[in-house]
Amino acid sequence: MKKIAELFKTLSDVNRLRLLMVLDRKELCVCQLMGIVGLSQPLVSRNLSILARMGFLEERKEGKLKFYRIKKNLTDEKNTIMELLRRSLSEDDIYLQDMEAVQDCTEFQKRTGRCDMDAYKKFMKWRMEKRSKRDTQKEVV
Amino acid sequence: MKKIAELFKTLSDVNRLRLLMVLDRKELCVCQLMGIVGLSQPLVSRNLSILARMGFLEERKEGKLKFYRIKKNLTDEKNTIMELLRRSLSEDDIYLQDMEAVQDCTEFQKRTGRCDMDAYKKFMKWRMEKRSKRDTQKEVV
DNA sequence: TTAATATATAAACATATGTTAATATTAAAA
DNA sequence: TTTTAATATTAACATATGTTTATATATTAA
Repeated sequence: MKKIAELFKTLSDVNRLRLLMVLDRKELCVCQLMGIVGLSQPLVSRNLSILARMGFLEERKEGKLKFYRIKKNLTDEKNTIMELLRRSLSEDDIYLQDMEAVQDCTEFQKRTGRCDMDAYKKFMKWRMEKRSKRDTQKEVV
Repeated sequence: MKKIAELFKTLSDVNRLRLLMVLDRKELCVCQLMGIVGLSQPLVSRNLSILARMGFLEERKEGKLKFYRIKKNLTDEKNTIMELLRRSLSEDDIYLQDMEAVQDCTEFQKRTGRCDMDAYKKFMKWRMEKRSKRDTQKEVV
């Protein structure tokens, strides 16, 4: 009983849910995740390790970078939850924003060929500009 | 996103999970629930209202007693979670103990014809004795 | 080996949460 | 109406949690 309660507790934080769903879309490293969800490095790191410890993620090291992704053989329980999340969030604002950011991140990396902290600071800045541009357009309309 | 996080938070407490699963078996009033899960009255009351506020329970008043049960038309989301819980807990120690207590409670009520605080204090005492008897038997075996 | 960089961990803090003890509310019985 | 009993709510407290800042670890490059 305690185990399931803890499973739910793991999923009771918006930042962790965001990371989980972003990784459900694509394997990513910490600095990419920082750029996508816009959270500090320690916060991303901490929440990733909580998700990993709970058995949702697996980790892979590649040089200095550490990649995370959804574990291949999730338990039935966790698979059910993932399906529930995909269904429930399919029209969620934050979720859709994050999915767009994953897309942008992939393109940004293809274009710049870089994957490091500095590149992702630039990526975040670029995204902010992109978003504010869209918002002012909306205001005009 | 925040909504689902809060849904999970609601389920991240063992006492709430116990109450939810007990009520999944049978509609019960607060004093019966106290006897079954062995928690204080304010604690039972509080957790019931949290579950009700989140949309898991519906309430019904009958004289001084207040009965709670699982809401009839749960959302798909919540139904999925209930099914998950039933599956995941089917062999859980605490869950099985609680289910036995529900059974005992029903019998106790049939036998005594009473449903009030005093009766349930006696019920709890009786259950404690029953359990300690069983435990000493196990030791002998 | 040293310097630089990506990630993890620790310390410190504020906030949130669960729990108990005390009190309020509500409905029935006297 | 007054009293009793069931449930709800509040206040107070301890613990847990999320967040930031600072620091440690580990890997690559110089």
